[in-house]
Amino acid sequence: MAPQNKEQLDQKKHERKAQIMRAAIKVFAENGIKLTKISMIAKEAKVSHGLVYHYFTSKDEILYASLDWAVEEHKSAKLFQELNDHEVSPLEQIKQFTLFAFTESDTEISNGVFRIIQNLSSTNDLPEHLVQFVEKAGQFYIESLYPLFVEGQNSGEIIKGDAEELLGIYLTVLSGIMADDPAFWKDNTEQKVGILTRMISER
Amino acid sequence: MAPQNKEQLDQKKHERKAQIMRAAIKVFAENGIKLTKISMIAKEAKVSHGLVYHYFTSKDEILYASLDWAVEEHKSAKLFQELNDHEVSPLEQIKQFTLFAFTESDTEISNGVFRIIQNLSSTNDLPEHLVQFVEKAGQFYIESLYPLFVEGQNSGEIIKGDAEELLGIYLTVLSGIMADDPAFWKDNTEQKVGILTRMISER
Amino acid sequence: MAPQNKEQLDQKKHERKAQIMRAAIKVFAENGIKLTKISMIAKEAKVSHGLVYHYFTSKDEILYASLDWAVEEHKSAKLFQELNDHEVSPLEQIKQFTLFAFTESDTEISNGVFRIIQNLSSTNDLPEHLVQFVEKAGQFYIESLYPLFVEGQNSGEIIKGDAEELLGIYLTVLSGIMADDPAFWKDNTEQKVGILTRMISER
Amino acid sequence: MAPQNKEQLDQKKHERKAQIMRAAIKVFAENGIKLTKISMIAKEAKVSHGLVYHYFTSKDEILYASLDWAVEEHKSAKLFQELNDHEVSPLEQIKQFTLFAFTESDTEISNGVFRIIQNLSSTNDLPEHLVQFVEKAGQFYIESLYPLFVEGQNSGEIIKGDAEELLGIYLTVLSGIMADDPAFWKDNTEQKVGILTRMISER
DNA sequence: CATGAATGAGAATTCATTCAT
DNA sequence: TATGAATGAATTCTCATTCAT
Repeated sequence: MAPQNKEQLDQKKHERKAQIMRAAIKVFAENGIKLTKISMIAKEAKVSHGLVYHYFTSKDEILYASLDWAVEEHKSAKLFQELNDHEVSPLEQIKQFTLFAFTESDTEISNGVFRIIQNLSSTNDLPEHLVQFVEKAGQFYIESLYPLFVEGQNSGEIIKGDAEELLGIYLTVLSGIMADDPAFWKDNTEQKVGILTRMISER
Repeated sequence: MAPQNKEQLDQKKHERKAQIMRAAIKVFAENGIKLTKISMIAKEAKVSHGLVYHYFTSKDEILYASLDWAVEEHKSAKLFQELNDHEVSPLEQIKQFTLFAFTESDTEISNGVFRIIQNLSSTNDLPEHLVQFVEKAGQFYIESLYPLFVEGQNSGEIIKGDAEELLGIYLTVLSGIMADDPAFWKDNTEQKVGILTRMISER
Repeated sequence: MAPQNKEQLDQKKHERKAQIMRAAIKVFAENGIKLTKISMIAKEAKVSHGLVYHYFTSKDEILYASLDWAVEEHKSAKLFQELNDHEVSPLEQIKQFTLFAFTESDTEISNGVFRIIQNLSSTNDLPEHLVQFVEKAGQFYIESLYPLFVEGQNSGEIIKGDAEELLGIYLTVLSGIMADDPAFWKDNTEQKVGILTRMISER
Repeated sequence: MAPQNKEQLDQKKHERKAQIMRAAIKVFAENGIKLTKISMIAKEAKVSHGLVYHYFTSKDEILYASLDWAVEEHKSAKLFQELNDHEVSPLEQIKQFTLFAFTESDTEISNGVFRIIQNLSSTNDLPEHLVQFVEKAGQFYIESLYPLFVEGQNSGEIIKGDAEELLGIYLTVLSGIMADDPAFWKDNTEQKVGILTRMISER
């Protein structure tokens, strides 16, 4: 009865959803959550707004599902495999993280997630399930970098102080830049990362 | 019938407008331009929304006029008088500017202007007259700080490099933080400013 | 400042709301709740749909407020003063109630309330506050008629049996007719009421 | 390629359509025409909504065809064979009709038709072809009962008066109950039928 | 000047209908 | 046949803007 085998259909369906979620992440990140219109997501994904509702039940669900997907999708990205390269100093690894996170090819996504999380964090009356999620997702970045900060402090590379607070400041700066001026990273990326890391580097 | 002379009336009218513009700056800065509703401005100014339209013809005009007013109003504010205190080093003056600009009491306005400008800059299809304006207003910050950067480089306090670019990075970081997380400045302000200025300070 | 005294304005506002609520009762009654579009209410009230939302916050609130208003408005109507005329037999009073409730001039309202209540009663997942309300409003009819049924049974005019159940059947029939075929009452009303009351009259 | 002969295929096709129409009647009757979604019919029939459109070209056609089918299918049903049992008095036959029509097992269909017809009758701007149809279908009930009313009047069992009008009132009451409160028939059915027929019974 | 009533364009969501597979 | 993907018209609700008082 089914014209194609189930696997193919599921595959297709999954791709379609991914296509929409990818668009959603991009548009949400660019415009903020409230200002993102379903029509913008649909246009970016090159589908009708009706189809968006075929796959998702509401704007909120799109947001939620897209974030979830994006985090899962990129959790295991090579980005963080690199981070465990013990040949490189912690500060250098932080620089690499910064470079990867905001300049790598597929980064529209991970960059977007970062910005959306930031946008959500500043929302007042976030529904409980999203609060949880935002914390979980934000935690991902923190957990990836926190050990590097501590390690760097121990080795004297990074300035003293509450590592968590320092990390917080660093992430706030990064996400702020992304939100305000994503094009910032276009040119002289390495130089800019160098300047940013001066904030936390000893000497 | 006229209970007051013309001057008094003009005075009153001017105050009324200022009252609305002050509210507008605050609300625009807090919520972003698109998310600011006329009703929010009216409420903040404690007037009816109808009255807002008595003084201004559109939301855009409110924005435009309020920015214009705020910039003029604060151009000569003591904030920048301090900046010319030649007893203090350029880097110190930059720290003070940063402190003032984002944390001082009356700063609701100048801070607001900064954030709104930032918000406008990231808007894609800005009408031409606003583009002009944004540039003009943004210029204000640049002109205030640029001499200090150059001076600091000459005295060896600030790292070498294209002063304009350096200033650009610094302002991007500041405005990014304000846009993303205004509460950032609430606690430990001086310490945070200290960390931010490490980006550009020679050691 | 206010061009008219507060009382006049309140009066006007109240009339406007009543105008919309009157229309709402009519349209809800005619089309059922789900099928009633805001635009239908607006059209019936001869106002824009926007204005409807100026006075009410949602379709549900319109329904709720309109029912509340209608019940209050008509509770004390002369309709029920007549009912206590002790010169007339209970069965006769029931006939009069039936006549009044569905055929009298202003009845578009009370008739409407009856039908809407009926419509609501058959809704499955009614929000709690409406359940309460429906019961309260429905109770109104029951309380008005129940004593007459009991009295009629005592005097031998009305057939024996559980008075409450009998009343339930009678009201179900009435509301069913109203829902299905309001025009039913147009002609030969007295004769039709006569036939209906035969259901319960002892002979 | 054809695994079955033409006859078998036709048979299958016919069953499929019947399956959908049966579901349609049920769902239309339960929810009213406008509130019935294609998806509800498809679900009830356990087919995809796409298949519904394979057999029918529009929601209206489903309605029309289903009614047509249901009437034909049940015209000769035993329900009405019983009606011609001359051992039983006309009034008793009317009672039986009422019982059958609303409580018999297979009656989901004939009951449904009755309710849908009723629903259609109360629709304002019914397309012409449906008007015709509704009249034709409604006629079916009238033709079945009218002779019994006349007979009952002749034998003195049923009150005098215009038989057609009397029948109209009786049918209005029945259909009203079904539309408003189908659960009415659940309990004490015979007793309730007894009360309803009191409307028309002499003595 | 001042208020808030009134309007209508635009955004989220639902659902009949069409179409590719 | 059969499925469900895809589309777009229609509906609820929001909010900038205009207007009568």
